Amino acid sequence: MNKQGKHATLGEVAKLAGVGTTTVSRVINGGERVDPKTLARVRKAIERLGYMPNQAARSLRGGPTRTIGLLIPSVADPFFSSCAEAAQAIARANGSLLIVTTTQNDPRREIEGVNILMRHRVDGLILAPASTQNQGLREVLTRWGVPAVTMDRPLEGGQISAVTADNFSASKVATEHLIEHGRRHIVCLTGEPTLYTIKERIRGYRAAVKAAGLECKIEDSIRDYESAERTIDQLLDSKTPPDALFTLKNSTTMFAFEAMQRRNIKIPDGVALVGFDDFELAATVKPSITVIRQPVTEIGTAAAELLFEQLTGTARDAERRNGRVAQVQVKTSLIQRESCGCYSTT
Amino acid sequence: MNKQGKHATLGEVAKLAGVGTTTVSRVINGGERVDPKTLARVRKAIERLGYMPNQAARSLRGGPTRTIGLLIPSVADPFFSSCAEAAQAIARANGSLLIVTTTQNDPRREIEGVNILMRHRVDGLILAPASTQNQGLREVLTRWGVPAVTMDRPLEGGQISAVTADNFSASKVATEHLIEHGRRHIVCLTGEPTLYTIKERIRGYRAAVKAAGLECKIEDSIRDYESAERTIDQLLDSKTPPDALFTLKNSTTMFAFEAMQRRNIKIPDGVALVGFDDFELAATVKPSITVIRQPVTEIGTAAAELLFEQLTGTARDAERRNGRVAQVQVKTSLIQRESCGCYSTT
DNA sequence: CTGAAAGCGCTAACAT
DNA sequence: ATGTTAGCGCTTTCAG
Repeated sequence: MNKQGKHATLGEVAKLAGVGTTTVSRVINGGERVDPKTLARVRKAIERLGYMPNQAARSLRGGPTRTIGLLIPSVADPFFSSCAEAAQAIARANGSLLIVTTTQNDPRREIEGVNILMRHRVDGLILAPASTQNQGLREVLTRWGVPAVTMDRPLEGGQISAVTADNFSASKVATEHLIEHGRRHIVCLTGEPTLYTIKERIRGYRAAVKAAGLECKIEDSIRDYESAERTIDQLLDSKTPPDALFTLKNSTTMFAFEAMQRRNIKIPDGVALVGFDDFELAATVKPSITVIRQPVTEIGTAAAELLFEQLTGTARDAERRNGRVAQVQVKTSLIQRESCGCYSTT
Repeated sequence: MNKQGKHATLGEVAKLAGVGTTTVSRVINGGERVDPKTLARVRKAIERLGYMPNQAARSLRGGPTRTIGLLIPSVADPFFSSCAEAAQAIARANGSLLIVTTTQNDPRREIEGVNILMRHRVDGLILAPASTQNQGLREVLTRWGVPAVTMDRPLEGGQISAVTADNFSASKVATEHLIEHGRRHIVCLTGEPTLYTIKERIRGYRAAVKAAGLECKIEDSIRDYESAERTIDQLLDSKTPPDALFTLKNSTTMFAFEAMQRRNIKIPDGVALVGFDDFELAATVKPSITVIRQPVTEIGTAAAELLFEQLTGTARDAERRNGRVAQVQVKTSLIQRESCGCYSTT
């Protein structure tokens, strides 16, 4: 055991063990082709010195940095933090560390993030682009030629693998479900309508509503509890008040739910509710909320695995895969609870 | 703009600009003492080549790696993910990247985590130790002599700054609040009683209950919804059924809440409820749940700031601070809602 | 089975 | 104001 502070080097270990640096290098890299006796001696020296290889030196030599970058809107968001947890696990299993950077869905910060990560020469990147069209992002990605996978949202044009949920069909199914319950005035409450996922979900809603010959009504004004109350009031005062709400993201679902609670609107008898994205208490609140659940862990896992396939794939593999980028779509499920009317007891 | 793949080097930039490497180095480090003309020329060359300094080379030279390690039980946990978000922001503001590693509260993984982070020569560490007594962790930390700050939970013995919440007094206040509401049989539902935070909270509960001459009852068997139902049933069937529950962590609060809902136990009229840790829907559920709120962001921010103070502090500063490690305690607040009886309308 | 030595990209003396 | 050079810790030919 070393004192404290300074790090022992390969050379010091070699000197202590009375061997050359090459031998020590061999030992820490598996110990092949080393005499058992020397091997033991070197191991002991490593132990005594508390030696730990310097990753910077290794990667300077040309080796991988054994780090991968994760570029997401926010770590505090439950969806992305769960993805991050999963990705972290896969990274660890592959002997790599995860560097996390947040973008706040700001395209400029995205590009800046990639650049910073590239100074550190991360081996690969997992990202959730704010926009599918971020030209600058595409450029910077191809300029560095770094293996990358997107998650939750694709990036158009670049040859980049993506893991997404089946937002469109899930939304369609959810809307159809409300229609089957006899709902005729289904209003769609979106979050930020600039995001790919939201757009897809709107498409799904549209498709279902149109197919049933009903009217589309999309409302994107909900930002918080207050605006939710205003919007709900407004909606209910209109000539054709909604008999169902379809919310496109977690927070919108909660805002709408609370606003309706405060207004003493009966769910589902007065207005039914289905939300995109499951959350902790969706099953606990009264009434429990019907939602579309995304396999969050699977998304993070799949993205990371896809990345490490690229990273460890041989040149041949890479060539074979060339141009045929993976587009994984994970399956969501409709979790039927009370708010859609399935278990109405009135 | 470079083609793709290979990274330009300082030397290449120097050649293209027709200057020496020193000059380029000066330019990328602020451009002091460089003739405006050459400066412009070098800048152009950097631009054309898409040059980005290689961090590995810099740190090999002895500079900082500009990375800090975050070692937490889980990223998926809302408490820690919020801390992580805050820490990430501070790191970025200080020009550093955040490497996130999870421990699952396993002491061995903790030590392993530190070691892995040290191969990468992180400049500092923010951690939430599983146990205050992890001797091995202390050893490894002092062996590497790496600046470190703990968060949420302290680490005894090591000279390590810590940011914690006032778990003890918050718990005491919450319990006293229930007592003021006339509750006499307050049962404390703990999470994992091995954690520092939980222990402190139990202490606070004990202190308040004893001071009022009441009886302590601590129950640590709640793991999920099922066990919550069993425990609640059991408690209510006992000779002296509780008239209040104090839950010591997020998930326990939710489990207990749901179990009571299912049993149709009136909250707060039958049994009052106060929980440690606020969460999204605590204000939305019926009845809304009274909780102790921790300033989560502040914890992450303070920990990261403390770390960067150590990192950037001059030697004198460090000396002056020596032995007088910072022990920041952030203030929680009791958020009074319905479940404690404050707004009872019966 | 083992060692000597070159060189990865960068910065900091030390010249000029 | 600018260039030359040594060397950070490691892996990897290339010889022995």
